Amino acid sequence: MKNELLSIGEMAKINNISVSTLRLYDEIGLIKPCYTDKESRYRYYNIRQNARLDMIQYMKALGMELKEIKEVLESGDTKLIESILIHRKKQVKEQMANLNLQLAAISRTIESLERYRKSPSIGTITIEYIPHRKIYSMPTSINFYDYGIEVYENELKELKNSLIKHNLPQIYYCNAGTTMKKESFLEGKLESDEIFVLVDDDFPQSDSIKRIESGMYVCIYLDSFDDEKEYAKRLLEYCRENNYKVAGDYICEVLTEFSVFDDEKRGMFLRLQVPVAFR
Amino acid sequence: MKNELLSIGEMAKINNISVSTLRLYDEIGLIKPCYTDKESRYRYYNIRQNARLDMIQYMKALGMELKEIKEVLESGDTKLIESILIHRKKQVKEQMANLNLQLAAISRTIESLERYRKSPSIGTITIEYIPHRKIYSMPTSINFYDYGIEVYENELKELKNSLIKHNLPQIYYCNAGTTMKKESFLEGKLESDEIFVLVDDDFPQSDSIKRIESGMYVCIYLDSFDDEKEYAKRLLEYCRENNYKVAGDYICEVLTEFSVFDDEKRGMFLRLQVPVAFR
DNA sequence: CTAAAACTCTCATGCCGCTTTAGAGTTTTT
DNA sequence: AAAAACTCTAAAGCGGCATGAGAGTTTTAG
Repeated sequence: MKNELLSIGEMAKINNISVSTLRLYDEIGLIKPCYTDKESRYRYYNIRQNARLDMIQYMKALGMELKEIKEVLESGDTKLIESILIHRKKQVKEQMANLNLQLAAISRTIESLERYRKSPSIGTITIEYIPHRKIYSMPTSINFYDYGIEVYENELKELKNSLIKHNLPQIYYCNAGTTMKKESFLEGKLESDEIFVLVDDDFPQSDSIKRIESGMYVCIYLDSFDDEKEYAKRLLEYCRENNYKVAGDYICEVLTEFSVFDDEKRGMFLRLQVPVAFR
Repeated sequence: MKNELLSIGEMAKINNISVSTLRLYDEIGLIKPCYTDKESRYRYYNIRQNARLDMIQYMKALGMELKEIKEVLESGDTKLIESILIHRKKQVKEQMANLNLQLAAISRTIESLERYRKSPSIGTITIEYIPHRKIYSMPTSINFYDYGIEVYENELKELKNSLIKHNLPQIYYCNAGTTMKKESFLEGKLESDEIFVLVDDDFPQSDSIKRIESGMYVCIYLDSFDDEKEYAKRLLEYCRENNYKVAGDYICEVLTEFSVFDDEKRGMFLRLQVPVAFR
């Protein structure tokens, strides 16, 4: 505290930094105390060293790595800082884009959970207006209804990997689904047509992107793929009984997958749906 | 590749994940292979386990920690996910705000470097229009011109710490400066009045925030605080010779500090300036 | 059926920018 | 002179993997 020298603690305090950080910086040679007692090995700093420490903290705040900072300070080359910063700028922009996606995904998920808690009980039939949706889809290569869940899993994987292959933003689907042609549905068959994931409205356009029109849908809720056949049948019966005219393809939509806690089973909350026309 | 079981490599491939990550997940109990050969210790997975792995990757993509994911999967509590996500949402928003600040700082710095490279040589006198600026300032507690650079360093530290104390976004100033009353300047004295850092236009308003009006300034460039006295004198003489009427307080502005590579000295690029009126 | 290729195992180490802890020594204050 | 406050070194820990060594196992090719 005397004359000119600052102990490591004092230096740390006035610079809002921790003592151990200062020691680390000494060790890696970022900033060395101007004097080190040879016997006690105590470090002593000079207040003029704040200039350098400021620079370090400033560059750190710009997201530079300690290694880079060291290089810059050693080389004294402003071109070097500039090239690092230009690169860093790109990085930051990417990070922001990712965070934006993440934020959207988090919000969707929270909503999805809310919906899950308030959703009707299994077997409930509703008639609801569903706004338009955008999907990223692929035709199913085989009718997975004829096989087990394994085939469905495979198709889903392929869909996901196609997203990755095409360098598209990953959706991290909690909202996947499958479609089936209206005709198959009306005949009481189960013939898968397409598998899809829901995407945001601003998802980049491509051949695999389709729009599902808004409209009134007759829906039935269930919680396992295993019951799809039975519930699809009930849905069809309901439409017939009430003379609803099926106006488009059948959709099996995963509303939420957050019941996946069981080790192996995709415990889901599903909504089977067909668009209906009231002439 | 036979019947049902997938080797770790196959599982990794279809899930776009690395083998070592799968091993890690096994170790920490996030997802265990459905069968482990007791002799060879080879891990084998079932494609149905994709459901769980999807959930894991999904939650990871939302920014959750592996520990949190594990808790969620073990508890099966959707409320838990929700509370984690709500917390995470706040985090992400903060991160984005920080990245925005960072991006702005990076851009400012790149500009500053550009300016540095194209700046006039030492001693050049210019008459330039300077747009309005916003500063966060504090009166200097003593006239640091009477003392050495140490006192200036101290004042600067206090200014910085006052930013931190008031929980204001840190500027990480590369643009600090000091002001002096017009009267002192005209008398040829050096009497510090305020010390400041430049802030963005959208910096939160407070008592310490002031606006420096735009206008024509007579400026002189230099690269060391040590020369301030001499160059300030030249500036004054120049104004007198040309009959420029000094219209406001004197400012000593640090344009860039990127010449700080020397261990101790604040090697700067400075611009002394006084606003002038052309009646 | 054998040899080679491809895969998998465990265990250890490294990354980044610190923080934390333990145990010993030094300075400052009372 | 004792007590309090500080500082030292050295090592380990964090998170989420990646990488590598050296040994063993499974699949493929001939």
